[in-house]
Amino acid sequence: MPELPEVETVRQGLAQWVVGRRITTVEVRHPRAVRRHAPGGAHFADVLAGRTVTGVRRRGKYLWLPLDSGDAVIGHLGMSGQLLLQPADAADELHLRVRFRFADDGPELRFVDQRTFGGLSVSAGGAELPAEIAHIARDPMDPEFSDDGFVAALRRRRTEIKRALLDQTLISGVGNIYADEALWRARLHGARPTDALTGPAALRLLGHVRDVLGEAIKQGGTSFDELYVNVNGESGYFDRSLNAYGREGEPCPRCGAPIRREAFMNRSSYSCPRCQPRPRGSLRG
DNA sequence: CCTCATTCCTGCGGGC
DNA sequence: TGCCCGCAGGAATGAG
Repeated sequence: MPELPEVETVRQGLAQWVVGRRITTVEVRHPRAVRRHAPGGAHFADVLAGRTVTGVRRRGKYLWLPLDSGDAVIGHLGMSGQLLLQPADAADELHLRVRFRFADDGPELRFVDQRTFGGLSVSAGGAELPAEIAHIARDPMDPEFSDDGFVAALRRRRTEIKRALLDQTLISGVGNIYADEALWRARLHGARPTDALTGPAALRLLGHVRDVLGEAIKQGGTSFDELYVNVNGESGYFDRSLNAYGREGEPCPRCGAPIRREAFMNRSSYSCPRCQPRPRGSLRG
């Protein structure tokens, strides 16, 4: 599933292949892909025709493409979204949702999304920072991210650590996979209450979050080729580096205890029962 | 304001 | 064989 490292890999690919190109036509193949664009799919296509892409930016799991008009195309990959560059004569993907053609007749940009949790929209005047995503916190790879501010906000929360890590208004870019990996590195169970974390412990956790995201970005950066913007979180270039996520029953790389899986928010959490003991008094999932 | 459950969606794999 | 169900899960939304 695309989290920050996967989205950053896509951002880098788009920066290489679409910046400076002028859009000629946009084809919306599925209305759900532009459901966040309130004026509708026809307006989405109209307002983009003739515009030139001037950059590719990212905050957390959101991407946006500033345009020469001062507007921006906002993109979110959801669970299964891909942004692909394909030759114009390449066959349509089964789940092709939106197609961008360019004036240079070079490769098309295609938004492909099986489960349609992702989507695109145009933010009026949003080139610098789209208002639609202003509520998303800076991500920990952002030079302006405040470590102390994060720690203070985290400790003010009355919730559990993993819930807080997944809250994109507190820290962005972290999803289920990297939350579990950071918690494993920090030897913390995700059900630990945030307000019981000491400042130093919270800072250490943040360091692990940043480390795991950074390592994954490095691996993602090595894996995509030419005209294909790699967004396939499932193919798993980082899979071999995961210590806990998806490894139920396998030995913890640190202590050998079998990794456990617990129900969490209609999904799963993976952790080491020995390195990451459940906090006292927490209910079993 | 804060926290949390619900909902959207489709392909895959396990069970019967 | 074929059907059903659970699972994968980011984030907007509304309830409390």
